[in-house]
Amino acid sequence: MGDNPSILWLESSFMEDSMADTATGSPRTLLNETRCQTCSLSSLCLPLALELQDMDQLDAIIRRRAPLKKGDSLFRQGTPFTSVFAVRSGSLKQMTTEGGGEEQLTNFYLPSELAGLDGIGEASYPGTVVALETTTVCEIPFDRLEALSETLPELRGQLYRSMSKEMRDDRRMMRLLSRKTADQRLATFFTNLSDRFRRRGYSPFSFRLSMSRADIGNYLGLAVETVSRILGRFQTQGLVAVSGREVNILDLEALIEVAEQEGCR
Amino acid sequence: MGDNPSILWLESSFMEDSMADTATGSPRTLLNETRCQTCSLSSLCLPLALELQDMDQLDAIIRRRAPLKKGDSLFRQGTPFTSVFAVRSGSLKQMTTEGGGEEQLTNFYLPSELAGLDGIGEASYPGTVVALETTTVCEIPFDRLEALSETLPELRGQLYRSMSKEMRDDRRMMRLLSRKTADQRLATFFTNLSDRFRRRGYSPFSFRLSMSRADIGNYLGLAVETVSRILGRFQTQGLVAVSGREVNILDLEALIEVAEQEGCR
DNA sequence: GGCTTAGCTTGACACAGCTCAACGCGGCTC
DNA sequence: GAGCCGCGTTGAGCTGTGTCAAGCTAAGCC
Repeated sequence: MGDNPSILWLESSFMEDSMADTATGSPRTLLNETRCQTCSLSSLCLPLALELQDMDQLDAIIRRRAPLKKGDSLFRQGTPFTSVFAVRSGSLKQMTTEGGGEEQLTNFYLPSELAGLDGIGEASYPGTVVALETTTVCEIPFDRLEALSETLPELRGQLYRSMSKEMRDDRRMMRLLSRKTADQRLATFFTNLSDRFRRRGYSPFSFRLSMSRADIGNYLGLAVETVSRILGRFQTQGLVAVSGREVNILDLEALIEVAEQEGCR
Repeated sequence: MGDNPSILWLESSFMEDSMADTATGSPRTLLNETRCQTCSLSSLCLPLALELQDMDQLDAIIRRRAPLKKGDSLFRQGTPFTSVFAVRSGSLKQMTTEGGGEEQLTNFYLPSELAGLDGIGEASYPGTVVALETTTVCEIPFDRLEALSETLPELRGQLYRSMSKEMRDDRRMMRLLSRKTADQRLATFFTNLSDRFRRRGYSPFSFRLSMSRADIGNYLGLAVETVSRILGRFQTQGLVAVSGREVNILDLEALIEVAEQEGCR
């Protein structure tokens, strides 16, 4: 087997996009990438608790998509729901528009996370999901996933877990939006990102944001200017060093402190 | 069969609590109440798309709980997850505490709605659910529900639908919290309640709030004083007539208008 | 190089909604 | 009845954050 190409894929999201592009070329890598067994994300992603032979079955229904370029949409709000998508590399944002108004950014998806879960049981996707950078995903047709989960309780359990996790994340977000100050929101955002990177085997202290300040502001319910100002302040306070989209977390402890301080509003 | 006691149960939540209490006495009613076929909520609740004989199977696993009194908790954050609960009458609020801080109210549950879905796949409930008034619920042990859903695709589909609906509601809430003014939040809250009552066969114009101003404020991310002030303003504007917890919606059109007006922040 | 453009930062100011404080009202206990 | 308590209302002032406006930076492109 040699190198595991899926690791390259994962890393590519935080390195030059060109890397991902070159890697796409070979059919051999393409084959390997679609196999859950060789995927470095398998411990985080859907098939968590599956036996090897069950994983084969899952592999069989998963479709590999051509990489999305920055700005490409994976699916659009209102289009028929067919599949959920596991991010392999890169990152996505989910947006919803209500009543023709402006867009609300409701989620970011990093590698191993599942997009499209909120369309399950519905005729169409309730939001638009767009790539923030060159991004590869595994498409999992839901009808086939459901059929498979009929015989694989582990898989079903994992699906439930993924859905309820997203619900709990939403609750945390609601709490953030209704009770936290701008400082706390940004501190929470960074500690959360840091944690998600750490779980995926990356440095929790040094990473590149794939989203713009406007995206961050939209997501956190803040004006762009506020995001910018507070980032500046964090910098002078020695909490982080930010240069464009490059982030270095200098004092994670303090950042967590800010994120969680109580009764300050 | 005569009268359908489940209708009484439903109505009792908006009438004197004592009614609910007296109705509990008879074992015969108690039996009937647990049967989905005779339940007036069945078209809204989980078993939506089931055949009669499948519904029998569902009936068999559902446990009827003693009515909760106002302030009683259905389950507490951190206790082991075992069941989801369908509200039969009354109403519930869900709260989550994070890091020992103050509580965040994340949801209200009305008859036919399911509480506890966000614990699915987890070891413990991620929030505490408390009765806002005398409330009856159907307990649905999740392991048995899951076992049953293995053979009943319709049931499984309905479960997915319920979960993804809650996710979409959360998204709408996030939008409300991050983009809407206090006026819009309250208008949204009332139009939403009105709609939910209408769907359940009640007047969409006249109802009684089971939650306090503090609950509303907590839920909407507003100070109690703001809730009170804006309610007062709505009243002088002729949108609603509020007396304590009794609400009359005078101009639903205008209220919807306020709730949905764009770009006002 | 210079131009353009998107994204980001900084400053000045306004205001929505929070906080603090006082008060009113109904229900409860003694 | 008196006192108490939970809940709701109202007022006055303060402040965090949005808005508007201007300028900056870096990347892409000719």
